[in-house]
Amino acid sequence: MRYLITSALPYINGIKHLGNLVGSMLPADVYARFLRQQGQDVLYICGTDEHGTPAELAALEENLDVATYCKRQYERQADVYKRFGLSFDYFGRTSSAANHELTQQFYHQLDQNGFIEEQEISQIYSLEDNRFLPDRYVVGTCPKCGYENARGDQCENCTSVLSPTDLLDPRSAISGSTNLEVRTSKHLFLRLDQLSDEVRTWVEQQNNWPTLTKSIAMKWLNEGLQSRGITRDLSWGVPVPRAGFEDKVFYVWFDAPIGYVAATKAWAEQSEQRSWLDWWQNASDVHYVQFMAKDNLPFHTIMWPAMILGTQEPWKLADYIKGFNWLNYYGGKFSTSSKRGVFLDQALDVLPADYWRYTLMASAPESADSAFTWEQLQLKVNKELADNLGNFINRILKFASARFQGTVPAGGEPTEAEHQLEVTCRELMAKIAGHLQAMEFRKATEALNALWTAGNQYIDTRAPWALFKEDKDEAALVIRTCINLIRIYAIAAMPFIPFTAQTICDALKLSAAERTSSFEAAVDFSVMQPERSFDVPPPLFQKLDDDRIEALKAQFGGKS
RNA sequence: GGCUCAGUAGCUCAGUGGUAGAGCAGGGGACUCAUAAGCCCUUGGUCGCGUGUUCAAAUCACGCCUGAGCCA
Repeated sequence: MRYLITSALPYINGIKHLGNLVGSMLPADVYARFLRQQGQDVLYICGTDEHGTPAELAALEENLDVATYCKRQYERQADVYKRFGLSFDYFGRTSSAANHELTQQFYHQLDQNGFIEEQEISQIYSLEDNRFLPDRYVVGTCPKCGYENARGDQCENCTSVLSPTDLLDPRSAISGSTNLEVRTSKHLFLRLDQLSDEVRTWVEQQNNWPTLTKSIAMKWLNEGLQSRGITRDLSWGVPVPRAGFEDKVFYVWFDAPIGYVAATKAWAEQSEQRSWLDWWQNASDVHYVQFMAKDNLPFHTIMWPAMILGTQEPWKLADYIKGFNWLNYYGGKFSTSSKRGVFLDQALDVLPADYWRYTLMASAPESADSAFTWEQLQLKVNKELADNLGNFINRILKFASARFQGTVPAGGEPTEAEHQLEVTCRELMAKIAGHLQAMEFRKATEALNALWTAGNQYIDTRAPWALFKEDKDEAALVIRTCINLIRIYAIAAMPFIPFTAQTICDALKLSAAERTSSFEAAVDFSVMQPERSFDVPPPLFQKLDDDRIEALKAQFGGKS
């Protein structure tokens, strides 16, 4: 079995926030890292979603052409994800040549099978700008609340959903011109209504999907699918290969999911050993898992499957779709457009990636919306990372270094206590692996924390500081056991806190083979043999005191 | 207006028919190797409200209240 993993493509307009990370890329990364550790063949694909009106508007604001703007934002995003330890096998772009080509192929196939139709629609045309003004390109007065800067798709003041022709006193967002008129124009529509039965059949087969995923899919199906526009009057995007559509491009939601396939193609082109089609067509040995926040579920449970089914080609459909709820920030949502919450570059400026990775996974919004608070972060970092994990490693290595000359001590034979510890470790490692396999991330961190507690319970029962005075061999056995336990901790923690796990492995001077282990094989107390040397690293986690938390809250506007 | 989800200990949340759970906070204790960390014990809830189904309801049904979100 091979595993194909994708996380929803982050949109190009600026650095993403913690809410984007926790709902798609981070859990996908933890899952991918876990599976690789288990020896599975994994391909983790992601990339930026670059087309559409918001990208054009953002570029305009910065006085850049769209392509330059996107390239810059792509590089910034890729850099931040790398610093967060996201282990994409490939991070692509929907503006790539491969995606243009594949999108047009999908279109041709859908058209050939009769699932594309032309419709005339009315749109606002700007005589001064010499172009149609879709969605956000029109601003005007909201007919509901009177707000003067409402956008063509939505009023930001009263949140009403609008269409551009609803606006009073409409004007162009580009030039400010009010010299506008309504013109009719032809657009292409995808016949979702005709594909509905096929999609429904597929959705109904998915008995193991999370409730959230399935209920959103069924809701759309039950409300009835309608033809959906797949073209726009823009220049930034994939050109529409059809007579009379020379000035139009495909709408962003049409080409975005194809970006998963295109990125795989780009990945394969890096080496002759790789095949992209092998992952996407007739791939019955591939288990495909998608990660996303709930706003993306309709696209991935309905539209994208409809596109695939409509091609009548053997493209891979998702086997499992892991949906996440919202991570709230002090009572409201994180928001890119209103710059609310903590953005990823800022997050890394104030704390190391592992602090965020662990805290976010421990409070992932899996069953319901959940809240990010600085107090929660403080609790997780201080109690779980610093006290439970970090302090254990510190107390063992310091003790070993001070009493046993800085090498793994020899002597003693395992007793019932050591046997019990091993049994406990096996149980907990199996539990963590089980939760990760099932993508239950909060439960996985709880079990991980229980594993860390087991060491503290063991050392407290055995009290090597007391044994040292009576029976040095027995104390040596306990410390040797604990040093081996530290290796097990590192292996268990790798998917969650990869940077720290590596620091621990380095401190133990583990070989590449010794730090590469499945969860099952990791429970081995004979790796760190007597006489081996190790380093005593400084404390792995720095605690966050109340003053620091107050300062962070003040800096990021978290209200008390 | 329609729909969806949620309402369980001070806080954050598990728990989907069979005698109320975890972590943190609070209280007590023993220990001292360690970033006063860790370990043991412990206080605390008529599971939003009401009615119904059932031998049995936090769990199912209906209504209501509150909150959040989505849609028109």
